[in-house]
Amino acid sequence: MNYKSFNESLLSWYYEVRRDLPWRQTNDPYKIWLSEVMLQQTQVKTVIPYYNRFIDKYPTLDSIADESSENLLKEWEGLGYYNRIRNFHEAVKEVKSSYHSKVPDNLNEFLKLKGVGPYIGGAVQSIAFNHRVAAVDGNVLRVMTRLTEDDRDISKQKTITSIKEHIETFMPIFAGDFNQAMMELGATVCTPRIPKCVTCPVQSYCESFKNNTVNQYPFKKKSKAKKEYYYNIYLILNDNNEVYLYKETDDLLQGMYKFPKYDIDTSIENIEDKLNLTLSSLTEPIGEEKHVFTHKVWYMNIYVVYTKDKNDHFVPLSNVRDLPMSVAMQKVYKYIDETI
DNA sequence: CATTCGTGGTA
DNA sequence: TTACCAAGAAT
Repeated sequence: MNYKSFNESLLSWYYEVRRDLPWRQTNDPYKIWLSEVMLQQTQVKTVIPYYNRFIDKYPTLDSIADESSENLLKEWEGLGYYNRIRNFHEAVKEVKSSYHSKVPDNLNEFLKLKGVGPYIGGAVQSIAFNHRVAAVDGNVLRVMTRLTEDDRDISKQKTITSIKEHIETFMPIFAGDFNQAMMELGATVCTPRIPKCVTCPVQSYCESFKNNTVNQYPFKKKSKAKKEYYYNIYLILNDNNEVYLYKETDDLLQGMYKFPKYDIDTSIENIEDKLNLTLSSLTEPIGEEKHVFTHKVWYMNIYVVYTKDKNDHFVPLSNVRDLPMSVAMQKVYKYIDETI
């Protein structure tokens, strides 16, 4: 393959059609980095409002480094993969204290930071500093495996590393534009289903198009079935118009607030002991909710119970919205708005 | 290396 | 409804 003319075809297409995304309006490495953290496993359309809110509220690296982790988690609420913001917060604090608030423009230094892996490393170093490093995401894997009829399993790290090294043998000096062009091609033309090969700017270089095997790529081994979990969720109200909440520290959704959540075979007496509360007798659940995660499913029965007790776990109903809560718990909380 | 981490959208 | 996917990283 003539990579020189491939690069020219790809880049001239990109300069003509590229979308005007918010993070393309800046050269600030901090902002580009933040956008890449938000974009992992998350669609552009979902990220845009979060990115704009963050930049509005935290315009500089120092401003986000100085914010509390709980406020950041609240801003991240609904975006998912909450460890991303925890790691990013740690990383920017490290940049502030050890790098004079300047994002390292050295790949190996940058990769030492929390939450910075091969993709974000390549993306930020190429886009912000124009270093010649590949940024290999799901789009790029799809484009490359189709271009070269690569049968390897793209869920394996070895395959990703190999493709990254291959790209770095031919990518041009316009590294940031090249990486974004590859991703843009995957996102808008070389799409997972019904790719637009007819209008593809690099169709003439594509082995799978030539052999009519595009739909065989990329190959990925099938994911395991999701495990199912059955819980009772308790909305515990006292006579101060307060509801019981706790901050998760061990399980899924760390740092987020949850209503008491127990396996369905846990007795109400057992729960009273664990929470040190005296609860009203249990009636029928007021609702059921299903929440699907990447790798598990929660089935939740929602109960309302009352108590005369008060302690630090009780939050006024008017303040619950100020705390970070996952979408699963928001589904539960809506029963308070609707039925109480 | 395989598994674990959210959420919303689509066919 | 079910399965897969989206600018992946930590463990």
